[in-house]
Amino acid sequence: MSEALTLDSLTSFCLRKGFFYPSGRIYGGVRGFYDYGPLGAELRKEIIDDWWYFFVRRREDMVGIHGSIITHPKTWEASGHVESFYDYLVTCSKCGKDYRADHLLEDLGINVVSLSAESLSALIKEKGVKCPECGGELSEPAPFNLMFVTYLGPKRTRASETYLRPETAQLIFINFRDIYYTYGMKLPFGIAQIGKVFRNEISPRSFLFRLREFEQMEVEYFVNPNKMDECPYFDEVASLRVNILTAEQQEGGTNEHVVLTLEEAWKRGLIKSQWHAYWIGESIAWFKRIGLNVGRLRVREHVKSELAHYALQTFDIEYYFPFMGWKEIEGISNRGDYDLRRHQEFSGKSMEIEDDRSKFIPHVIEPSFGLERIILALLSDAYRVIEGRPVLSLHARVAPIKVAVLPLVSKPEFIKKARSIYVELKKHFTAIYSEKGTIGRRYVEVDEIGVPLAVTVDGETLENNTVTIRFRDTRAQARVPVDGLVEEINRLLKNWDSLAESVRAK
RNA sequence: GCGGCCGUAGUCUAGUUUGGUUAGGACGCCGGCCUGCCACGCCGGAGAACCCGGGUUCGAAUCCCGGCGGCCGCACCA
Repeated sequence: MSEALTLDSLTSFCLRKGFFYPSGRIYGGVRGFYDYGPLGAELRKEIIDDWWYFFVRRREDMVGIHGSIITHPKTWEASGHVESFYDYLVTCSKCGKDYRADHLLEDLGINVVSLSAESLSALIKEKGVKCPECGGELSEPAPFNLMFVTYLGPKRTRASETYLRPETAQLIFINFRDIYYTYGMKLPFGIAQIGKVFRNEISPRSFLFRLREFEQMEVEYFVNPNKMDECPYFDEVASLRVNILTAEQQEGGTNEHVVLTLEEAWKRGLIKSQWHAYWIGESIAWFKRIGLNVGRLRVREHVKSELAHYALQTFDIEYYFPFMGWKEIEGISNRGDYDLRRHQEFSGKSMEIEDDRSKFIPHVIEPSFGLERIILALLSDAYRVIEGRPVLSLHARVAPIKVAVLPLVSKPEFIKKARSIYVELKKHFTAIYSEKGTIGRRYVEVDEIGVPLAVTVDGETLENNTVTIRFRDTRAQARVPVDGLVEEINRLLKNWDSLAESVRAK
């Protein structure tokens, strides 16, 4: 399974071990939805807690919010989602293929002025547009919108329509003024949020990769537009070497990234602002913290055609999945002042603030992480076969279960001692206890769900009150007293990165 | 959404081409033995009417239709 980790085998592993279940599985499942199982729920919590610590709590320039999922409908008009999320589809009556009406017209060099069903229909008729595949007649344009619609109140009328949020970002923008005026933040500063978003994808696919309901972890970082190159923390990331693939390279037909430090990438103008480069660096630093193999990450710039309506420049952090190649796990956009400006227009409330004796609408750098995609990357990275045994080699920081307690043999006195240790450890760590089958088998079972440490109660324990601590990846063992075991485990988990390779990881 | 392939116990799977005895196995699970430091030792047991619905037939897991779900390709991914 490790040599050729496939999406299928990973999906089935997650189901078998209780990381994820297809939502509504007993009824046949619903496309695009997965439920977190016991291990998945713990893994998720470790990741979001660490993200929140790293991007919010430890920083002096960041605060968090937690916005509502169903949001004032105006929000999505202002953000451009009502318009941009609305596309028109035409279907060939002969071969049944679907096309986006506007793309079809643009491909034929026809200028699309407005996106209404009537105007698109008229253009198609006027220019005699046919199916590019088979030349068949095209249907009338039918609208589809990627936002989930729901209704406020009991009546299902056009006026009561609203949407489940398709991104968390807008909740930050619509709260920006209140946060600025009530919480006393000074530029530059950021607002972070973790939460569910909903997109009615036409074709959800690839397990956790494209879901209809998923979780974002986002920062909107506000900067004086005259100070986009004045990041006081830049030194922390300047020398970080990254794999970078620019729009220019891609437009020149290359798909080979180059290795540059962030400072070089910024100074050469590949990354247009220093703040943008800084947030790319912080993102990669966090991925490293949670144990992702950063050698498998690259920073790819969006080419013009894929740039979103709001973006000045966007870089995706892509992870190289063994079964599907380079895929986005985080997007870092320079959104300029687009969002605040639009909300100013639509609300009539000024979004300008004062800094350095000038008034302006701040510009925004947005690191936007897809939680489930990160989990998929972490699991793909961690699942390996070490000397013939399956091991989920997750970093101790995110491992869903931190410690297993195992009696060497299932004699009553061993069990009694092991259980009392387990009950104590469970107050401090996610822990698991098992007495079934041979000790070797139990080690393999806990290795496979990524438990970094195993405490074994053996004959010596009963004599001198010591246990062994075994390391998952190397099977190295150390004998430690039961008194102070909690402190010792804490020390090992906290210092995971600095422990000797020979005990910690292969 | 379109096209191709697919859907059998908790999991993986045999059987589907050539409809027909109690749908077979492995792992897991439960009980017992073994008291073993790195899965894969022994005995016993429970568990599927074959994704859902309809049809053809004396008879369907097996053929046909629709739905749901999965994979791949196309389109889509703001």
